[in-house]
Amino acid sequence: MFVSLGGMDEPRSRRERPAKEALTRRGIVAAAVDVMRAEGLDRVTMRRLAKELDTGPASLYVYFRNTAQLHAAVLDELLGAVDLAPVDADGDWRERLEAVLASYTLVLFEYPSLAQSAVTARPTGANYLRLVESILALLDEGGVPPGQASWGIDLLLQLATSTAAEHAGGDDPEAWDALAAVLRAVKPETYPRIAALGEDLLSGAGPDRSSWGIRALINGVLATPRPEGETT
Amino acid sequence: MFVSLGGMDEPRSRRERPAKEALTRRGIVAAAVDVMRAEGLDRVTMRRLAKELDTGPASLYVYFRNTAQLHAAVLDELLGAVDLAPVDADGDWRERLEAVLASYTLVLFEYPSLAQSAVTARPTGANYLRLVESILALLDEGGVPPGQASWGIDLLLQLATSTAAEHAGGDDPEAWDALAAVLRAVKPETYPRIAALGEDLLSGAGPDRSSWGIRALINGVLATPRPEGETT
DNA sequence: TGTTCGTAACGAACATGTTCGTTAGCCTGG
DNA sequence: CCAGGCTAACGAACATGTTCGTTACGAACA
Repeated sequence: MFVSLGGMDEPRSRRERPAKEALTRRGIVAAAVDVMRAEGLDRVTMRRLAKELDTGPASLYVYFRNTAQLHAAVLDELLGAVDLAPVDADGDWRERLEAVLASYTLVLFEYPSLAQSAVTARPTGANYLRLVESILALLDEGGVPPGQASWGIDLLLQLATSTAAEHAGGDDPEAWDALAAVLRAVKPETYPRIAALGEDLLSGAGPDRSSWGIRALINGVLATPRPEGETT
Repeated sequence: MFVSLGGMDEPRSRRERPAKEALTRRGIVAAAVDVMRAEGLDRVTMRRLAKELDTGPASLYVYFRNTAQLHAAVLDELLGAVDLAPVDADGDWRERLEAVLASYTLVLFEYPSLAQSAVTARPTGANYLRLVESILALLDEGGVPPGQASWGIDLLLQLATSTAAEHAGGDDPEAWDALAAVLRAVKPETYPRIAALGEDLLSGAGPDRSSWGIRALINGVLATPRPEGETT
């Protein structure tokens, strides 16, 4: 179930002899998820986890290179909650794809700080792979050419991830308010188009805006051929 | 030139009498850009800046709420380097839009850590607004309906930002290598589509992949009507 | 002029991520 | 069996972001 990180084998604990339970990546992630559920993601610190696992924070770096990598593993665990049922269901492939991506987005919206981290450090575990495989299946069913699907899958997940990550400052609503206030206060002589669009630029809170984005991107991926003679 | 942060006026320094120069947001950003250019973004710490400005790190919090806000201001300063000449040039509006977005992406690629920060804390200064205004002008010229442009502008900038942010772990190439290794090692029985696409999933380093993404999104924004009876 | 209020400046303290060096246990090879 | 090498475990130390409390200055008011 828990795949090894690419190229890196699971470190082998030596705490089997002492009275402490052996450390594992899986155990660390489980502790992180428990703490996160009980106290919130902000409380998932190396020190807090070390305390939970009866060790020192430095020990955790044997198993995870940094907090970003730990966050990626935690997120992969959480992706188990994404509803992939639409993949095998009947119906329009687009709607099912949208449903899967909406479910993914919903999971991420619960943990925007994880999403921000995931922009850089992607999950690499089974749940993530299962999600990728599922989306590829739907794109295939929809007749999306393989080359476009190869790059499109990245865009779709990236869009959802960054959409959720935008709310990472949700702890800090002033950041969003600042942009909103600036957009509202522009001088029409200097920024006529911003002024003309006005509130519409800020509209669409809730699922409407993000599902439109997903739809637009699906349409774009379907309609945009890959360049010929592209370099790799 | 330097607009006030929405709703927040520029704090007024009182260091005019003492032998130290008065602090300003603008001065702090300038110092940050100087340090970043000389020593790299990682060296732009509150302590480093305070030293440069002959003050204490805590003083900087009078002017910026946190490092994210400082990063946003720094990024806005850097956006002065985005080439907006295509906006007023002749030619196909799509190509010119792609050129502007490519230039924006290029700037961000130089500072991926700033891009990651920008996913959450957007710039709110004049350069950012100028960029938004420019892109809106091109979308308008291309006949993109206002409603679609309102939401599309966000997606376009978001895509470029997160694409650049993905390289924030560039300091840590192992993160990317890890995903690549995992994708290469999947069992075809478990993940047949990932296995089938293989290296193509990882291909497209350099501008090909990101410019295709931009093109796909432009096509999608153009082709996807906004929902009717949408909620706000 | 004196007083009051608001706040820029910033040190002290704290929380958190991370590195580096040391120790001890396990495995392998001779 | 013994010696050597590798590395899990983890404390000490350090870097960095941030908060909170104190001080001093300027503006406004009486």
